[in-house]
Amino acid sequence: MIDIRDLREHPETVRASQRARGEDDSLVDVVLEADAAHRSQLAKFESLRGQQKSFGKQVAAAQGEEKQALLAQTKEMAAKVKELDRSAAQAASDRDVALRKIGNVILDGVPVGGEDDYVVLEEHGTPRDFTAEGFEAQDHLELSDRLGLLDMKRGAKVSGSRFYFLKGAGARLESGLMRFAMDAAFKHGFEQLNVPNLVSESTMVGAGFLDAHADEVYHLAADDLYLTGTSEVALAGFHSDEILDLSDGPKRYTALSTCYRREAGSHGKDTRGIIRVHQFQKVEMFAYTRVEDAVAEHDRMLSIEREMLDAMEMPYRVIDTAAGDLGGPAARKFDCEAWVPTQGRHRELTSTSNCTTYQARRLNTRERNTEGSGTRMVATLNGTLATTRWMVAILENHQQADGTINVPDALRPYVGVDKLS
RNA sequence: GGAGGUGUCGCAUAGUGGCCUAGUGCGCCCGCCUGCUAAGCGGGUUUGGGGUGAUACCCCAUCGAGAGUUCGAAUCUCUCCACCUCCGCCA
Repeated sequence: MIDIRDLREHPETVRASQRARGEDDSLVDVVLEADAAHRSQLAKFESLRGQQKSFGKQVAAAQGEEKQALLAQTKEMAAKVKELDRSAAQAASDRDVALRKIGNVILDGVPVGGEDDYVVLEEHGTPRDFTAEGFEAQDHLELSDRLGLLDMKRGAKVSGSRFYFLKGAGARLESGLMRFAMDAAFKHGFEQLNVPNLVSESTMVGAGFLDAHADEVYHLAADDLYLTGTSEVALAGFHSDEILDLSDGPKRYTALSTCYRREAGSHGKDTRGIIRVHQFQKVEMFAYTRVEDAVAEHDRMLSIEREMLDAMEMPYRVIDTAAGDLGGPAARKFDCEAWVPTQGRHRELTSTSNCTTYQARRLNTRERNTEGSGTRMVATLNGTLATTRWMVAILENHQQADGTINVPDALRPYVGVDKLS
């Protein structure tokens, strides 16, 4: 959630951010009203509570009849204190409910608008001209079928639609890609964490995945645990309720995890192959930084993602996501999208978000103030290094006329072969 | 799944209804003393919120979390969570 003090001091900034996202800017006034109500309730409670405490001391010191008289008075006061406490707590919760509905304040430069209003920042490489090469490009599923890399039928038999088996070289390609990504993260100073894939409700809420993404999340009712759709959840929860020491620079973590997503809202969309599935592998970067270092860290993550995509030797572009397409916690988001020949368009392979202090505030992750006393919120950032979906782009972009696949140089040591055939 | 135990400031510990405004030791910070270091001496040291724009000052909350009993709860009751010990189960 955003900082109530920022909202009090700069309500117009928050309103403008809400409008850029295409969301309700009147929420700001709802919060301001609820905040004023809470503060006045709190003041009433605190002053009466103060009186009650000093009365309590007199009661303790008094004897006999005097004590009985005081007791009669304080009894009434106790009921009133309890009532004021309750209404102050209610006012605080009303305020927080409204406050949580407001998305992070977008950063300067974020394009205004919705899903299609992104700005293309860079384009790399040129799509192959398969007609000129003398053959028609096959899609990743056809290629996989021919080479025995993927088994959708048996996936459906065992688990249902959008589940699959990767087989042989296909399985090796996936795990090789993941190990390549883990090594890249390690080289860039990210500490590897092997994380829980099941988390408690409080962690899921804290990471911000039970608001907008609630329908996407698998819930295990018998144990009241949630399957994570990304290791970001566990990585964000890792330092919850902690005061970090960032004097030596950002804390950087990476994790490989299996990701589980219900894909509830996407029936009929991307049903072919492994573009959109219920379960996949992902290597994620996550960083905790000082607020003033967040933009630089975001650029750093993006550059690591570009290095990864460059190593895959495929055409891709980088986009600056428009405000309306940002998740609630993100203040800015860059996606790298690879060219998918048979679809004639770019598909998202990585996504990196700067959440500034929004996620940290929910998770209560702070640092000591660099000057003076007290604490302040840290910034959190996340970014993708590789996912199973990358295989779609790798297979299609590196296919040969004979139906074989050239493995990108960088992956060869990890996959163990130069060519899938 | 069953039985028992534990949870107090960064760490260790004291605290069984009002003298707790949570004490003490260690650590840490500031200062004094000292030719240097160590030792010694004095002071400070949870976090969040409100008054309030303010380092100062005042107030409220905070003893794993929540609810309750009471005029009054670290202390009593209930629920939950985490950890420890033992038993059972474990594709």
